[in-house]
Amino acid sequence: MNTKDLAYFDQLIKQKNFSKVAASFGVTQPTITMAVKRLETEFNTKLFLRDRAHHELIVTDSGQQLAVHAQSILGELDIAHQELDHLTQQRIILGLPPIIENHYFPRVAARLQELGMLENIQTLEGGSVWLRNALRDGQADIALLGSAEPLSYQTLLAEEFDRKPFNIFVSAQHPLAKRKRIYFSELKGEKFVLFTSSFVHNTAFNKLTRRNHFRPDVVFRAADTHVIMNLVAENVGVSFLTDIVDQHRHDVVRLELLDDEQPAFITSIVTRTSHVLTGTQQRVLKVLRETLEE
Amino acid sequence: MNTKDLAYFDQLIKQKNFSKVAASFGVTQPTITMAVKRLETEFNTKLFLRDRAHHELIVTDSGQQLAVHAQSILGELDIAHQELDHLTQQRIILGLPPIIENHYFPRVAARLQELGMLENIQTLEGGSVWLRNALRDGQADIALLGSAEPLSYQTLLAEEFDRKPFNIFVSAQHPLAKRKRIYFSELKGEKFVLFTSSFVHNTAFNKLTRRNHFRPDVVFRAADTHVIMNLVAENVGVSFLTDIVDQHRHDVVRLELLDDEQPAFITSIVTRTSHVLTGTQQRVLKVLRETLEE
DNA sequence: ATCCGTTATAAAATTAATTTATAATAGGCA
DNA sequence: TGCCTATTATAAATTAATTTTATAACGGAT
Repeated sequence: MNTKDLAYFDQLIKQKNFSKVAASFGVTQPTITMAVKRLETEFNTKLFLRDRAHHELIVTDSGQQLAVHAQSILGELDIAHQELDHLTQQRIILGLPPIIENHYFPRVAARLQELGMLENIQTLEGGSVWLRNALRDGQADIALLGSAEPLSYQTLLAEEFDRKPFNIFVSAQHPLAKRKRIYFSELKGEKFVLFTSSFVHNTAFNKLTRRNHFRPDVVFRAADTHVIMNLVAENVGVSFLTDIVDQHRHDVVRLELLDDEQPAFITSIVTRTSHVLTGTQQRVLKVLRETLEE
Repeated sequence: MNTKDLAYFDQLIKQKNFSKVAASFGVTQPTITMAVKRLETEFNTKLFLRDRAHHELIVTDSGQQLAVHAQSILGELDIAHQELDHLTQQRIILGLPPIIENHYFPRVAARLQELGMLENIQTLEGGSVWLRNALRDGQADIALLGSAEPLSYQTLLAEEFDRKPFNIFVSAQHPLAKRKRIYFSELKGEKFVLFTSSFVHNTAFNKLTRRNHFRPDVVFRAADTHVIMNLVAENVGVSFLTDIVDQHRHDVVRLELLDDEQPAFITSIVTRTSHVLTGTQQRVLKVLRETLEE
């Protein structure tokens, strides 16, 4: 069976129009008719009901079912292409969310350079959620991901390498600045300056506000830690971050949280379960583990 | 790309010999050479190193990686064939382990018959572990599985419908027969008659012996409940079963366990996540749920 | 009644896969 | 060394599969 037929079929399920599918693949319309016929013969079933009366194309139960498998097969094929591309180019695509890239990656990069392996690494940046999908879909080979819960996905293998509590950052002039530790509930009524993008921080933060029954007054969201820190220093609001960011400022004070069962910023090395590690990749992983898990 | 090429490739990975693979598919040897060439072109990589010197075929890293995907694609295709077969024959293959079939299925069957849906059901019998794989591989569509822990698998969807504690069955003449409840540790030194096949019972039993630090003296194992019960009645040994079996005997006494955190015989309705439920299948599932979860 | 947008069909053309026949390579062994 | 064997590769011929071209069929809309 030709996978091209599955691709035609997959599009037909989506577009529900033979001629348009043909056009989108740059082939003629009878090609699609024939492809569907071949699949119907191969699987010994009707895949579509051609209801010309109400000019719509009805997908049969079999069609629905095959569509799921077609997608899965085409996806797998796509991953195979990407993986083999990376392999032959001796290139490992390493997914890194910005915060992790800033805090953890410099160490790793230094070590990889010592060993002459840095040239084989190409980083791919994006939020943790986006990278998780990129990894699943074969765009990345390894990723360092942050999460509020231990990662566990069908097709991914996660190995936790660090776990940091979240802290509260306040301006040195802020009344709470004299404290060392506080309960999250004491922040009721505060103004907050938070991350805009990071899924993980928001998940953890929302969990805490919900648990403490208050709606936070978020006055600003920024994608960059320094922007947030500057705003905190100016006492525009307080922030909620891990201490992997920027501890060397005298105008900002870090407060630990005293709450039980605090969420943590968990960092993991993640790979696809279907990915076969080459020698080089195993060596890179070893370096990642040794550098990160100390 | 033709999936036939992947099938040739998959076998070549396993057999490492072009001529033999050709023979096993009933084609000539150059066909395999050409198929590999097509894949190498398609993925722009070398898949094998033909080391004629030590006459062995070396699989490259790319080859290893593609092999994983090839298997996955061929497996998916196989599942698709089976599922569509069942669909067009309006047939639902229901996997049932013997104990569940005996205890739970009669009720279900009666209800399905009332609704005229029994004829669409075909049962597939086997142990829980075997059935789990059969379900994953598309041989069955729905299964009722027993387990000692809640089921959780990558590609399967489990829905618990019952949970029964395990009991101890002793002969009416046995010293413990006067008791109603005992601790598992009191069985140290007893002879046991157990199930031979059932993974679930053994898992639970082993957990308890390990926790209570003794090596059980298993004098006999049988695949059939009645055989076990007869042996227990004759005081050949005591047994470890759920009370879904055979309570109407006067020569055998059932004892409850007093231990904390006892393992349970958990029964679940299990389906493949990739399976699209047709109307009929949804109706059958509804009957299963209604009949079983009461 | 004719036109439009659809999908199907059949023959021809094109492209792809397989076979046949044979070459090439290297080890084993007399 | 030279011949035999077990391999895999190559090239031309054959066969099979896919796609195009051209046209039909269908049913709704104008």
